[in-house]
Amino acid sequence: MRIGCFLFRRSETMYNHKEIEEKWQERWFATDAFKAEDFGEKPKYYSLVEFPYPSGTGMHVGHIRAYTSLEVVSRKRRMEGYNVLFPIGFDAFGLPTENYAMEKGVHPRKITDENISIFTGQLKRMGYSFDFSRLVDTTDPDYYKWTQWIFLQLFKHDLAYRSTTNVNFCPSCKVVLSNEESQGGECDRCGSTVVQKEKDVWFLRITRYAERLLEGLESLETLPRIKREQRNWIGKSEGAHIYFPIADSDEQLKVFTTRPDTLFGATFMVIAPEHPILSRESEKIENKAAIESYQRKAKEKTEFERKELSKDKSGVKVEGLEAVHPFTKDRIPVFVADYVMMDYGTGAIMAVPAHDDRDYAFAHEHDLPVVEVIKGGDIEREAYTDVEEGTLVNSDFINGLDVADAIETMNDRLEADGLGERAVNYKMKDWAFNRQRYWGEPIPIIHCPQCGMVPVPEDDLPVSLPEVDEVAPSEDGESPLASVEEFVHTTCPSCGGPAERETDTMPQWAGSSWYFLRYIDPDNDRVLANYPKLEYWLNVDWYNGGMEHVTRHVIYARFWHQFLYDIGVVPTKEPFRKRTAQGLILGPDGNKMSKSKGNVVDPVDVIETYGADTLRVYIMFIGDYEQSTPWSESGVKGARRFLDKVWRLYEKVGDVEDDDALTAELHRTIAGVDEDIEAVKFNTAVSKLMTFVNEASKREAISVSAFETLLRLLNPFAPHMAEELNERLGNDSLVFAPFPEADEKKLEAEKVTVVLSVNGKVRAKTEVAKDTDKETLERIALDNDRIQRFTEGKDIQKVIVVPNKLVNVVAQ
RNA sequence: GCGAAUGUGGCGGAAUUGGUAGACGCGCAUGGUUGAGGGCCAUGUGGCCACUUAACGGCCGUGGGGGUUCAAGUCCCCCCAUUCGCACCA
Repeated sequence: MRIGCFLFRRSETMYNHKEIEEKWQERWFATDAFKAEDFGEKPKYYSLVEFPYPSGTGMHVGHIRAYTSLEVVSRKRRMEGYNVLFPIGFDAFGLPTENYAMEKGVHPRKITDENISIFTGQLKRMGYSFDFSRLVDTTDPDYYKWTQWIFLQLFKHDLAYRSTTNVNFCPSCKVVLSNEESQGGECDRCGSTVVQKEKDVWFLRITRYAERLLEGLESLETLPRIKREQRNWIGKSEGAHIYFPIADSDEQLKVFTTRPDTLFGATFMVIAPEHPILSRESEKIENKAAIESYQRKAKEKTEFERKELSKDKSGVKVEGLEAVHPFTKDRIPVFVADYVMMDYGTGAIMAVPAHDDRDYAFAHEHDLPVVEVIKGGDIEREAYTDVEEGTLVNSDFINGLDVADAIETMNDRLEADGLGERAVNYKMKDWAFNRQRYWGEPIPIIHCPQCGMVPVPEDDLPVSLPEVDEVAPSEDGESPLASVEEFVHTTCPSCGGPAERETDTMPQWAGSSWYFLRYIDPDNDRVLANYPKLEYWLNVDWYNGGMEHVTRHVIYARFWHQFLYDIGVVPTKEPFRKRTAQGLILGPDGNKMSKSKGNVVDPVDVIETYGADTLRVYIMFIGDYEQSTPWSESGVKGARRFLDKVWRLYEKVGDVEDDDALTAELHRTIAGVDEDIEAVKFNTAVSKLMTFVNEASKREAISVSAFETLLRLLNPFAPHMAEELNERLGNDSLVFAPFPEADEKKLEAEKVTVVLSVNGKVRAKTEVAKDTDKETLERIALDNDRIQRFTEGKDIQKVIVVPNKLVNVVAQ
């Protein structure tokens, strides 16, 4: 766009964002202004944002929202006198890069390096105050050496194991997926239908930490919702294991139940189609063909079908197999049904149709008896599942008890008689820890025909990715590393004989599970991070990232951290003190941004046209930080107009005294901006700055000190402009300038507006001196013309006075 | 199905402990910037009615319905809608 010559004349006083932003970025980085000082004397503050995946398309506006928030906090903390660690890095292993590399025939290393360099440039153009000297890249051998080292420790502590199971396999991406990555039977990434495949895969025994992951949540400061999601994901439930002997056999069925109190209401058993007892007791089974056909059908059912048909309670009775009730010794039929899952609990349940909805539905479909053992509902109509009220009936030694007591009594009895025991079950499963792809950390294990699985000696780490030309995985889902002879063939570190390397690589979650520790000591080649440094910087004081990472990533990171604490590598039990999550930025059309919808906003364009400061102010102002909200181009202009206004306000700065009203406004602004930033209400913090600037702009002139204060408040949001104007006032850089503090005494003006109302309706407003007493206020109200008009002919019954706020006259 | 959150102008969104609803921004309108457009600046802007010589004024209004209270966006009960999370979890 051409700038008219009228504007050109004034150009030296115009706000030129490009010039100013380049100037200050250069100066900040030339002076290492944001370098965090190990063992600094100031109190430390560690603010962390989730490091990005360096994709080819670079930064998107979601990154801007996620990073600007803690950028604001970090800049504010420096001004408050903290030694701030605000680092950044790249989570660079992963499929997109690898797929792109295959497509273009370029090595992923090269692509990763290019993307990182583009991304870093973009981050710098935002003026973010990251300490770039601590940059971390998960694909750097000096980094993944320590990822592998942690894996070895897990292996040595029996927390990493190999097991053959059915896995979710995506035939298109040619990788094994976790349950979370294949929800609805579709691949998380490409949407292809996932198939089941039997494979030997690695697991991390995260379930062993389930209880501590739950406990550790207590100390985490975060939204209730985030805690709830983590708790839900761990899915703890308390109950009991109960053993049901199989009639005429040594076998028994072990079930998990949260309702041992209903044991006397168990009228049949249900086992999952995959339950091993079916093959163990196959001789007894009289209807093998029917069972096998049901098993086949269950296996063929996609996730989708299982969901859609979840109301149908299909199943087949196992003829010839009967369970024995542990107390009544009654014989109970056994059914196979796919509403019981092999991977939850024991894969077998005692069905209590009177008090469980699913069992109720199944019993009705298959004409099975329903025995009421808790009085209080109407089991003719539906299962009675309430646990608060109701008393046990038909239940021998627990008759007459309420549910809670009955559970306790039953559990005691089960344990005393050796028929079962109290048990805790978790929904969370062990962490499937593998990828059959090239671009990931090789798992540092050697398979020796003599010694079995042998860990690579720590001195030999890292196990580097071999240089290869071809990184495509094989059709059957074998890692591409398997075809690299010189990588696979090695010698056993234990016996010296020929052996083979593990060829699976780690999942992308690996490198991100500990990166925040590496920032603390990024170049250490002796340990993953120096212990005293960890002691100095941990915990992370504030960790911000995506809502979608609240369960997986955050739990994985907490798990590794807890483990590292156990083996004495880190000094704290939990890694994070506070966790926040930003809402999504939608496209201008209100839809999720996507290339296919053509509604993607490129932050770099915004920087070009309006400047980084404008983008920063806008993204903070756009709406409630935790809520998703659409992008608006005209909203960006509004942010720019605000900065232009600040720029023009500089012309009004002079040797004057501000009026009381403006001074009061300034101090309200200080207090408000401070509070709002801490409360994650960045949008109202910006609006308060706008209000002050509007107010100040109405004046002929404003004082130097008021303007300086404004610039300091603005600095975390729009540091380039703040620095520039501050310098023009003849001051030093704002990076460590003290953040303003509100003066309580000046907070409120001498006069306040008091609302006068009749029967709750505002009828007049009046200005009075602050803290005018009740009696005076009441008199003022009753003397008021307009109040008299509305009370005329009425009987004044009551006058309510709230000092400094309102007077309400109640008249009938 | 279960659980949670949210619902406020044309739009994004504000409103300590119940105490001026709609801050701030966008958009829009009018005027200015002495050609136009853009940009910028100023003023106005919840709806309806009245007034219109100008100021003033009235009623309604925070998803819907009830309730508590001098006073309700805010507290209580019922309902509706949207979004998110979990989803045969025994």
